Amino acid sequence: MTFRNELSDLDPRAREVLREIIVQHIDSGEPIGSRTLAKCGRFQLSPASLRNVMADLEDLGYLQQPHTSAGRIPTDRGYRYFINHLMQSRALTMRERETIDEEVGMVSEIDQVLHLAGSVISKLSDQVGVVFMPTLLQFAIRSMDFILIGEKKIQCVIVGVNGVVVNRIIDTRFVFTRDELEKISRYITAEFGGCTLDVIRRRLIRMTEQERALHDQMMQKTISLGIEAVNDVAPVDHELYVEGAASILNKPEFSDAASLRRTFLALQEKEKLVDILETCLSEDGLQILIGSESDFTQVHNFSIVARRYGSTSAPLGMVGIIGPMRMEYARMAPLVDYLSRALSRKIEEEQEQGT
Amino acid sequence: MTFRNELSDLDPRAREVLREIIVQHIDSGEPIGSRTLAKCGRFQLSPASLRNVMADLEDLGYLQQPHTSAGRIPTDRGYRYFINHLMQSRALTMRERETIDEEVGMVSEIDQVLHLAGSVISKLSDQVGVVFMPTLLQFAIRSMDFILIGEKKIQCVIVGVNGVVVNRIIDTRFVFTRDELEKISRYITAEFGGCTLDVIRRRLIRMTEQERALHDQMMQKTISLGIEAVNDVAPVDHELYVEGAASILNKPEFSDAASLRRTFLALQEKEKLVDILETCLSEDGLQILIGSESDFTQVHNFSIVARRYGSTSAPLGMVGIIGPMRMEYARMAPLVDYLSRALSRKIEEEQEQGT
DNA sequence: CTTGGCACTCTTCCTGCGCGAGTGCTAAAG
DNA sequence: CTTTAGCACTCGCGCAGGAAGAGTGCCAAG
Repeated sequence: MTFRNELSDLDPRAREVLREIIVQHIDSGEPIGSRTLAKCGRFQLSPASLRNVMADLEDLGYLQQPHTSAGRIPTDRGYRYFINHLMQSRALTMRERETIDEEVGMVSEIDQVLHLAGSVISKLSDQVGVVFMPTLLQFAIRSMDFILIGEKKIQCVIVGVNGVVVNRIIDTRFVFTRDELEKISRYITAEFGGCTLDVIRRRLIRMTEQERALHDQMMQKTISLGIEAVNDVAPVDHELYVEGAASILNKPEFSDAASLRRTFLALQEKEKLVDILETCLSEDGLQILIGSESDFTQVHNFSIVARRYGSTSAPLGMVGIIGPMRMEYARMAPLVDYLSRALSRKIEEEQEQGT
Repeated sequence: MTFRNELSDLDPRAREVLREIIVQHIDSGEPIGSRTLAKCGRFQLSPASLRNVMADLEDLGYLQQPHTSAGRIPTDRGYRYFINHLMQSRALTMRERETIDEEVGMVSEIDQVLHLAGSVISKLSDQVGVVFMPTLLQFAIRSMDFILIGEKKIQCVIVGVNGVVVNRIIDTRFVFTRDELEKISRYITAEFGGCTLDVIRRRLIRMTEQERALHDQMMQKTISLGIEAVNDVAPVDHELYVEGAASILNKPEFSDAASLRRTFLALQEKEKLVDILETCLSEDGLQILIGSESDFTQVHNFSIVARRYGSTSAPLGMVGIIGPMRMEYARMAPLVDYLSRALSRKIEEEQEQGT
């Protein structure tokens, strides 16, 4: 089936009809019939005329009928047209902005920031919140501190140039004293501040091959600890936070037990989701994936609204929501947009603050 | 309705019948009828005789009928009798032990340990895992370190005498240098090692009233930072981890959408759960709460199997599972038991290691 | 191009009915 | 006194059938 160019093939009236159907369907979840549409008062047309328009829209692939005697619901393509050409984003309320700002500003540890970001977007959107952070290997550090936890247990606190904090506890080969750790912290921070973890690892490994390292015992311990720290961070090549999965409980499209189950299980299979978000990472700006537009969304009639966050120079990850195709895109879009900007802003602020 | 003493009122045959009904019902989830029971071969009795026994057990409150023409299912009281007198705990498999030991041994940061504990018990039991940690105010510390994160942002790393690590990032009033923070860390660790956070706070506050503190600028900053750190930990007066809520998806008792929804919502309301676990905290040994035996479980026909963890001298919290009343207690009990012991063991090990 | 009318389709909801499972009771047998 | 077979009874479940309602497509007239 081929369709003609989207923009040329819809006269203004058809566009309005499409918009109204989608808006109403998003609101009610029910298929929209010609009578309902006529009654809304926005068209000076009889149901019969609207039926003609609707039939055209169906032929063009923007609408579909669940069954013969039902009204119409939008197709993926219908939603896509709506988002590209018909939707008017609703401005955020003051309260929404404040909530986002508060939650994002509350903590600095990266795990917690992302966790909170996911849960706040979930709460505000009443959808499933999702936050993705790819590998930390490209993570440029500002400082690296080592703290004595136990005899052979050291906590490594890495602060990124973007102010983000990563904590990892490592089991070490050697025993370290508090003094040694302070020295090592200073040395590594001074020597490697500004480098990415990947670079640090490579440089540390190269250092082990140099002669000096073999003789200076302190140097040896430093390098050993540094490598252990970096290696311990790197294996986690990405993190995915899925928050507020319970929000799908309210959605009528998942009202039966079977689809509830399928949906929950789908959200647990994180690999597919990671794939999608990873590919999105290369693009700037708000991204919306509808139903068949991605592997993950097509199976379950999901949509994803997501946006990259992080400084423009160094994008950090993706943040967004997952919900049924029938979601309030006009509200979701600015929400996700604002959260991603809030995250980015926070990161840049902390960056400035540190320098 | 009054019941006679539990032990005296059941002859051996009735006990066997009760056991068999509960075992079969736990296995199948269906009400058990006299025919089914007769066919299992463990009784040399006709269905009619079994019916008599079952009628007696129903009169005594151990069984009930969902409706007239159905078989019998156990009541709360029936499960209670089963657990107290009839159940034979199944030993853990090697694999189960290994899994628990691995997961528990993997990390040291308390948030992560508890998180992993909850998720491992959820996975092994196929129920909802729950881990509770009450206020940290009674948390005796081994060391407290401060690390520079940003200009007015300090990460505080507190290590408990039990080896547990707590990280908190605090926004400070003053600007600190790396040198200062090292000194402060040493001072506070030396001065307050072994004290609980509560004691530390009180002593710090008392110090602010002393003259010396007012004049010595370094001292002033130290106290200020210490108080901020302690206050920042204390507000979190408890943590509750609920892991693997998706496990209820498989349970036939929650197969319809409505009860699925109710159950998920119940699990999100954490206050009630906290109440229960808090009261359990005073008791040693494995605890099993069935249906009507607690506020939380009675509404949804849940059961809770939980046990205290932490060193015997200083109990730390509760760990356990939540599931439908119809659960394999014989397997759940040793699982929870082992996990709680593993957690406690780990905590004691780290305690030794540090001293 | 719009509109009213009409026949048609399809889902949904309700109802009634038969089936099967399981019970309790009774009377006879051990 | 206990056990057992027989029997009538109850109740939930699934299924077929029918009525109601919603919505469509098409056609002919305005």
